[in-house]
Amino acid sequence: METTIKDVAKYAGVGVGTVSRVINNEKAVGEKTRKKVLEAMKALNYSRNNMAFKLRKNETRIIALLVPIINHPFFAKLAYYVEDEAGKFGYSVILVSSQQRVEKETEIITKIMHREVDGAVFVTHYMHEEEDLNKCPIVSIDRTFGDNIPYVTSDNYDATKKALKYMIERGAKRVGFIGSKPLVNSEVLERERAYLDVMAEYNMPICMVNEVMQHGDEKVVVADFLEKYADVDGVFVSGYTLSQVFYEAAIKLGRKIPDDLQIVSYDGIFKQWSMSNMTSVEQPIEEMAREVVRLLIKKIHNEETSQRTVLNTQFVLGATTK
Amino acid sequence: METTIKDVAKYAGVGVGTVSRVINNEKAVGEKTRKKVLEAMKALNYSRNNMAFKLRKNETRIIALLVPIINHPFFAKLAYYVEDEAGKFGYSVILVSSQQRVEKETEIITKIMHREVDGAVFVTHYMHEEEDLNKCPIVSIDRTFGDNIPYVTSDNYDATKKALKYMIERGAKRVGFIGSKPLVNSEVLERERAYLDVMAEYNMPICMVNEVMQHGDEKVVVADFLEKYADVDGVFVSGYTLSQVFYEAAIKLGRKIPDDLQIVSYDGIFKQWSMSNMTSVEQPIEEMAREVVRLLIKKIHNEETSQRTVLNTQFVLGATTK
DNA sequence: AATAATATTGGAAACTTTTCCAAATTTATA
DNA sequence: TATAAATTTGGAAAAGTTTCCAATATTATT
Repeated sequence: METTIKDVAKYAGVGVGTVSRVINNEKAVGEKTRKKVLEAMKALNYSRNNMAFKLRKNETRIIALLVPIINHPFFAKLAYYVEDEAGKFGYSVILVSSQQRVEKETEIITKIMHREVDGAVFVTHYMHEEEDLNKCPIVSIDRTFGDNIPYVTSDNYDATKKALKYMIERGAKRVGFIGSKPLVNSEVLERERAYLDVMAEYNMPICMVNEVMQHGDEKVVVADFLEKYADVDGVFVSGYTLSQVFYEAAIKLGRKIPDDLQIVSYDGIFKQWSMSNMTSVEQPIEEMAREVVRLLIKKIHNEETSQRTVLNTQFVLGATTK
Repeated sequence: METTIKDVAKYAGVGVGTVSRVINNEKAVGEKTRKKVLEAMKALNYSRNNMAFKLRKNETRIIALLVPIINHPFFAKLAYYVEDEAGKFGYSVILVSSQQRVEKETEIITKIMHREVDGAVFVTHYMHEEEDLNKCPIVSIDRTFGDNIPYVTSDNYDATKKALKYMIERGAKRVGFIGSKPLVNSEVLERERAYLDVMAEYNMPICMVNEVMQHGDEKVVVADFLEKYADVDGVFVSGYTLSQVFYEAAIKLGRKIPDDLQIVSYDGIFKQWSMSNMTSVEQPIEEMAREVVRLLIKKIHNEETSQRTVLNTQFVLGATTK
């Protein structure tokens, strides 16, 4: 049906090996033959069947990207740069939104085992058994696995500490923490640890809501927090969605920001997408994305990689702190 | 290296054909043999090499999704549902952000020709030559091609008309239009047409900025508009980013919204991304995504499809109109 | 001009699967 | 029990590449 390398070979009057060499332009082919072959290719409108190519080479040059949900500023931005960086190395990216369903993770592992993709980036996930994971080229963001899965993260602990102290130095007397607890071992937990440490250091009471939650629960959680700790005058909010919901709710309750209540969020700012002007810890999403792709490609080629990469955040001042 | 169907056959003491039949569980295989084979598969930890499978079947079960940029509420939401719907049919989705580079489009066409993907969804694009397009299973959103590319769109003309009249009925005397002109034949142009028609109908002056622009130009374009047409008391803003930027700029200029200036946007509302509460025409993104995937899969299987599918928008009242 | 060294070429084998045909086995029928 | 019919099975062929080895052609060296 479609023209194959054989057709080209016949048309050009050469062997298939020669045609292959021309396609992959290897040097060892005479000038006149090369020309003949190129002409034949053009004449027959040949294009290589990459399924056969991949089978022969045993590589797909595709990686999978697993995010909880693509329709979210953080993950969309991450996906953008993952795709861009992967492209630089000749890899395509298959997108998978896990929607908190663990099957999606096993699905990807199966895809790797079945040679449908060469490897995967797991941004967050819920799987507990890890036997299969170790056999596959997988890298991660924020999640801390066993020893075999390299990951990239940001300086959660330091950044949170700095954020909290910033509010305290500007007069906050009762400082709260609101977040969504990860289901698995994640560097995001460092934010909670930092909070507890700072409260201890300043001898302040713990005002924290940090439970495992579903996407969509934000309003309830925030209302809960604001009722329970109505008297806080400084809050650290972990994550974009929570920060947006929290801000809105606080305003609605008549809290004056920042005079009456200061807010610092982690990931609270995405200039391009919202008009919010929140003081925020900003993660180096682009660098995290590019680095995680580079790690994965190294892993695919069985090269050595560092196990943990920590990148610096930026503390961005906005209108929600004094 | 890896265990193949041959190894399994040898281990189970049967022929490769039989193993294949078991894997794809066809009925014509005896109960005892089936059991033997399944045991062998488990014992050898066999998993099928899907590259070989795809080569043999001549289908990849992958589709490409080309968006201008994934890091944008509209396209991210679309991608989310495209992935979900494709998954229902057993297809994976390769994500490509074109970033307004025409090469990305030809790249995808090449991928189709090279049998790396079975087809593609083009959300918007810039390509002018269409010869190759017609040979490939491609569907589109909003873009109107020749006769061979089915597409899905929303009722741009009606929705815009309705939005404009809504403001006029509530007292707007001087109504403007601000948008980003598509580079190619797109249903988005219907918004401009609706504006011109309504202005003619009400005998109002044209206050319009609607030029081809780059991502990032929004601030300049908005400033331009607000200077040129400082006296408008109603504006239709086309697209999410523009609407956010416009709102912010108008507030900064001290315009009172909606008393002094009403705003209706097309696509101005994405709850998950921003807290803005704008009166807006909301596109049925989920349905558009699902429909476009269904169209593509039909095209891949050479089934008949309708050329143009128009879905209804919703007019959502917010705080930016009286 | 003869030989050695190098460059180019052809084509079989391999990659792993599905599919098809013929052969072998089982079951049903008389 | 013999035959017909139906079911199950084995294995070669095909899908379209790349790669390797041996063979041929070219160029350099004496």
